[in-house]
Amino acid sequence: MAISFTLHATDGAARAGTVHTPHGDVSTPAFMPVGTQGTVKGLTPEMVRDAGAHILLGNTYHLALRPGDEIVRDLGGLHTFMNWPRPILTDSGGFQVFSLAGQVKITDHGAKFKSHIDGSPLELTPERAVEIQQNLGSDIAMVLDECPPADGTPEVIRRAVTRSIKWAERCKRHHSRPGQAQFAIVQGGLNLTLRAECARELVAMDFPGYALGGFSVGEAPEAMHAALPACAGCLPEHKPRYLMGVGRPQDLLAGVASGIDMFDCVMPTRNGRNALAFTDEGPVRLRNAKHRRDPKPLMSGCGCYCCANYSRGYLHHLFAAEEMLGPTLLSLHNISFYLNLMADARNAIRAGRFAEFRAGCLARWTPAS
RNA sequence: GGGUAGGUGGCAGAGCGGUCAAUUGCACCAGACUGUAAAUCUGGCCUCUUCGGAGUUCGGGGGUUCGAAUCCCUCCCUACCCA
Repeated sequence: MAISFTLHATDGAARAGTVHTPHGDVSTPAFMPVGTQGTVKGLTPEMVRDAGAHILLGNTYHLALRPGDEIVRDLGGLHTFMNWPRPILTDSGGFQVFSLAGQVKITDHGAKFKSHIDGSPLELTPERAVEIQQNLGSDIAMVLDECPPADGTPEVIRRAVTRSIKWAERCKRHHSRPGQAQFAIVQGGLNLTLRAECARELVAMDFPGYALGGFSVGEAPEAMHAALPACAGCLPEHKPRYLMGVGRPQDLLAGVASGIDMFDCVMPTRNGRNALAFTDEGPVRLRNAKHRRDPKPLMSGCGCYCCANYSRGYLHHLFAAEEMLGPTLLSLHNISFYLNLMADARNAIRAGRFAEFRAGCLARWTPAS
């Protein structure tokens, strides 16, 4: 078994556990910073590690295009290549079917991409997606799926489910790398019947972990929150459950409350680069003029390097001057915030007071004014 | 003293009789960002507005014209050149 999952405690539907991988353990609920192109943008691996990350994401589509999965393999695999000795999960490129929809032709055979870099063709079949991820050498590989937009017609959602199931089967059959686990991805949009059906088929194939895909693709956050408990409930209790691409801090807590174990999202790093910080008082936009003369740290009580050493006024200045340290410091703070949130959630679950913890967070984050 | 070129919204800089409340960039203000084509993008930026418009603007003053940032006169100011 490439990975295993230990469940330590439950609190309602919420779970605290550990995912064991060849590159180390991951405490869950876990947030996984996104390092699409072999780097968490703006941060060194040491900074990401010190912020408390146990596991990172990499991306099949992006790394296959550049530098190429064989180059990564020949340079020692993704862990060595990017100097991250801890666990790595690679996404399959399924999300790019959604985000780069304009340059993708999708058939039952696979997804034909027109490279966003130079226009050259890249065909991602389930088999190719597996090969790429085996070359990258991630601890957890995702099956190739079709991720339809939230406003997709019932036919489109249905087709994505059917296709994702077939592709999962092909991925499983093609997978051969020892030490690498493969997670399946449940689609179905907001249709709970489809979700259940998709989950049932995939669970029958006995993957070591399961993901919920196709969320946060344009639907109202509340609609996702409402669908999560039932969707998570369709997944095996003794295997990790991963909600892909989610989300805001409140979305993570909704996921945890629903029984999700793993999350990833570009939000802390992208928003950090764009001057938005997540704090105990809710989001703070450091570009706003009101911070110009503020000597206070971004978030009092936060132990991250940014909050320990710099004022809001300084951060405001960095963004006004377009200095690269600004995006770096806010990215660092934001992933620290996310990772601390997950650590606090784990403690709350073990203490049997997760609902209380969640309610307290939501109350704090909502602007008082 | 003579000559030349100019004075346009916070700045730079278009416009050179009507389609100009005035292109564009910067600055400024606010917003967005959810398995990263994003250190990106969007909106606002004279005043008031029932968001349909209304009222005052292009150095000052005066004029020509149905109509002027755009033409004429005059004054003030700036830069450069010559004395």
